[in-house]
Amino acid sequence: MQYEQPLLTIDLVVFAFHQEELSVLVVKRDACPFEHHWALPQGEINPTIDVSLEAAAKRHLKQLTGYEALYLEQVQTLGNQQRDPRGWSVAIVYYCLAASSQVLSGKSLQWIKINDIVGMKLAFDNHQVIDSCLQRFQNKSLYTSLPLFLLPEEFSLTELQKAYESILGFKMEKKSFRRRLLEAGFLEKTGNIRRAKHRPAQLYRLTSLQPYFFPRIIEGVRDSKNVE
Amino acid sequence: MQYEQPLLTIDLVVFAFHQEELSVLVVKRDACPFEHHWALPQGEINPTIDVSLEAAAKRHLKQLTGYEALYLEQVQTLGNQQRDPRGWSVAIVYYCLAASSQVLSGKSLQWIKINDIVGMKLAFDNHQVIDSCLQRFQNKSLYTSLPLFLLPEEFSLTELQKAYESILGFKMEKKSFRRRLLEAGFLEKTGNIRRAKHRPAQLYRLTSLQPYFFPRIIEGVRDSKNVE
DNA sequence: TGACTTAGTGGCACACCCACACTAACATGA
DNA sequence: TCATGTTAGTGTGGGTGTGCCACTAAGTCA
Repeated sequence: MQYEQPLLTIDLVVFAFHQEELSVLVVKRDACPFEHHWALPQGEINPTIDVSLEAAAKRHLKQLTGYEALYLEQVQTLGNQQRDPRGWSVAIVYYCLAASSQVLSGKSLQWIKINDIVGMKLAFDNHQVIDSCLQRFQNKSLYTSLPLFLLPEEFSLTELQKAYESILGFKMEKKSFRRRLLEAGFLEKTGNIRRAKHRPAQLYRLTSLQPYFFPRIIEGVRDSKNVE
Repeated sequence: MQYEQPLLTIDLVVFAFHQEELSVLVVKRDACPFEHHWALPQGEINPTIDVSLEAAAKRHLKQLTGYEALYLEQVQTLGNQQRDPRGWSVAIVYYCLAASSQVLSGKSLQWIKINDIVGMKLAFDNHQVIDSCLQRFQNKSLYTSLPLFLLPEEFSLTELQKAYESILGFKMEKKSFRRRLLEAGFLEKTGNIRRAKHRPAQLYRLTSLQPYFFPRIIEGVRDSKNVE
């Protein structure tokens, strides 16, 4: 009992900071359904080249965008009859984190800020795909060091906090944040200093390529005089 | 550019308590690769019947085992050239939780205790599939009420603790466990009592079908005089 | 009636978080 | 040179949920 098999693709959601806000990479499609529309990077499995799903994901990421994935995680697999006009289709969805040093746009490459995605017209069920990746990433950011993969090699604690806040969408309490991060033990001072029109900030770097898991979840400030 | 598409299947890992230990359901295969071997319930997508992946998963679960899934969760999608002797193949993996009232074995249906699985010969990469589901389930059991879906409608707190311990593989401290579960607010006394050769135990039932998320993770007892 | 066994509780310690007020160090401009 | 503004960074008290352990409670059974 063999049925006609559904279409099978790999979809990629690439996160990075663009103009200090969490953004997603989209490319201009050059193939048939939704041709010339903006869409997530996507590709099929080539059984003669790819040895695994993850390898296929990395290959498409490289070919379509030129990026290397610092962190790549499979999120979910979507499948139904409506998501592709051609009929039953299945998409295996990955998200990955790109260091901000790599980030640049182009004629067929564009970074969309998370808050601007809602109003954007995208191919297929790309909105849903982005949403599920964002949720997973936000959730993990509550108790892991994943956001660090989006920062340059050197950064101050305030920059780090702003990264977390941009990802999660809420403000955090300074002292709690700093204690949490510093006591985790995966940061070290580089000795360098970031100067501005006020007290300079110590710069830090990551000492481990493995994401760190905190014992508890971080919460936002409740009261918040700074909310406007 | 259309390649030959990989084989696409849905694999199911069904958890339940069998003889008071966490177990997994296997069925006897009647199709070609690994015919007559024990294997996880599995099936293809029928584009004319199934409206979504989840629907297909539920259909195969029902057809192969007769069970209804109380809880169904997609875990991951595996794909490479080696896992199926016929060549490149992709398996979308779900696990589900069956109430112990449904549990029964048969000629082509068998429950295998988690600890017995290692020595068992299974088809494809079923060992790896079970392992990833077990890890996910164990992980979630550290901070959710998922294990409750494996219990009968009425249960004592001691039975509940034994369920958690069987799933997670370590002993817990009685008071901490009870405080945690009772203060979560999703349990209520049924008024009934379990009698034995000692002080009887209050019975409880679940008041919500939604899994509950605890604010922290539960740990095992360290010292443990009871360890042998 | 006392021994045994499991059910269930009282209460303190600890880890990790939030909150907030405080001090520190720089640039700038009068 | 010194006050002012701004951001970096800290000291410390309070809250919450868990670990831990000793204790009491309520049955059965001989």
